[in-house]
Amino acid sequence: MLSSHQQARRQERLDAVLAAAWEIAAESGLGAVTLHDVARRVGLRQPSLYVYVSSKLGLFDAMYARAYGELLARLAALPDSGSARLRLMRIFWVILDFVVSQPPRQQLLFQRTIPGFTPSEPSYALAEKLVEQVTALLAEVGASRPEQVDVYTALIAGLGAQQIANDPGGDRWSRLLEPVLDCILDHCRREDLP
Amino acid sequence: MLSSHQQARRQERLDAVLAAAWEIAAESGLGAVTLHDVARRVGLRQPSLYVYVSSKLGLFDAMYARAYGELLARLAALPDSGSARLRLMRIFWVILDFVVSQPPRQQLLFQRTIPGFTPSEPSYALAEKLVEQVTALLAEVGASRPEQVDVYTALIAGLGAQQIANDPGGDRWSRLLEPVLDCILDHCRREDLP
DNA sequence: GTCTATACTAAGATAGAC
DNA sequence: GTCTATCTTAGTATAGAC
Repeated sequence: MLSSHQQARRQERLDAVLAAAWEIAAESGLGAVTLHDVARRVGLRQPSLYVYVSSKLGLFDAMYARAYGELLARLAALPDSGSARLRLMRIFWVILDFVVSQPPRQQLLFQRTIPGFTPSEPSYALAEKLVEQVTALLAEVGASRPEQVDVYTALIAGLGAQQIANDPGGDRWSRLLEPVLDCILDHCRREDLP
Repeated sequence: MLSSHQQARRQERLDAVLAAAWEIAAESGLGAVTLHDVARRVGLRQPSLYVYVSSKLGLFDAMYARAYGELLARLAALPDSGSARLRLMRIFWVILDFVVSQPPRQQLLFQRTIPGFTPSEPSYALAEKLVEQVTALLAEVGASRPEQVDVYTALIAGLGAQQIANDPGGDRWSRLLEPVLDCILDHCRREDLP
């Protein structure tokens, strides 16, 4: 049985490991993350990492969970004021900024690009929490059908993907979020979808 | 100087190499493509591939060019009949189907997920040809501003990305193409964008 | 919990014979 | 143009001492 002090130290170390891993991903891409490199950055030797993660895929899973945790925290920190539409816009903006400012997040959280990686159940539960939040707000603005929800997730995914792939560092696509969202909210109603 | 016969044989071989590479990508993902595996499938030893490609990145570049060639050929084969809107819809449908039916195409042609890969100039020219075709048709239906073009490319990218990531093999997002496109074409005009 | 040492695997690339 | 042989590099993972 671990003392709470030991647990805290362990958690601290793990946090440092995940921070280092995300740092490498931000600098050189998700594929550039290696256990050797992560270990070096936290002042450990590569085999010592196996105390904190069970394998390379285990590391990715922990990175996944950590990133979702951070995103959910940012959403929770948003003001609760304003119309549902305004709150929805804020949420979408935070999500878009989250992935555009660090593209590997988009790769790990929203795409299927790491061979062999699937989030564990507890990690995936965080993803579902995000969907629930967005779905609830969309219902408030009158987009309650699943097909409507899918349109909005595709919109965010598409703006993010294009921004990252074709104008990294710029805002050519991200700045379209507000006007396009307004237009779709105003004009694409339930009866327009199959 | 090569005889045309020799050139033809060489081209045939190269085609087989690229077909094998795309086959591996379709089966196991773009990251699973290795020179050893490609060579094995075409009945060669790995070092012999260097006669046909200059390096691993050179292989990716050739795969990129070949895939764009195939996509452009499919578009060229589309009927020229019907309204501009109908022709636009056909083009978008072909592009969406092209990537959704083989996700690694999306990864190589439209995302930036291979570390170190950038298409060579002649290969990139093929990508520009595609953009030109789409842009021309969009102008015909009244979407002539660059910002409008960006909205449509984001729409296709987003539907494709979500379809691949969250409903592989299904049509939950791809079937939204027609209704959403109709809605945006009808309601999101030039004056709605920044 | 961290270390050293090492096994294991696998990839890209080059040299030189045929 | 294809081969065999080999270099070089690099990664994940495990064993066992401290």
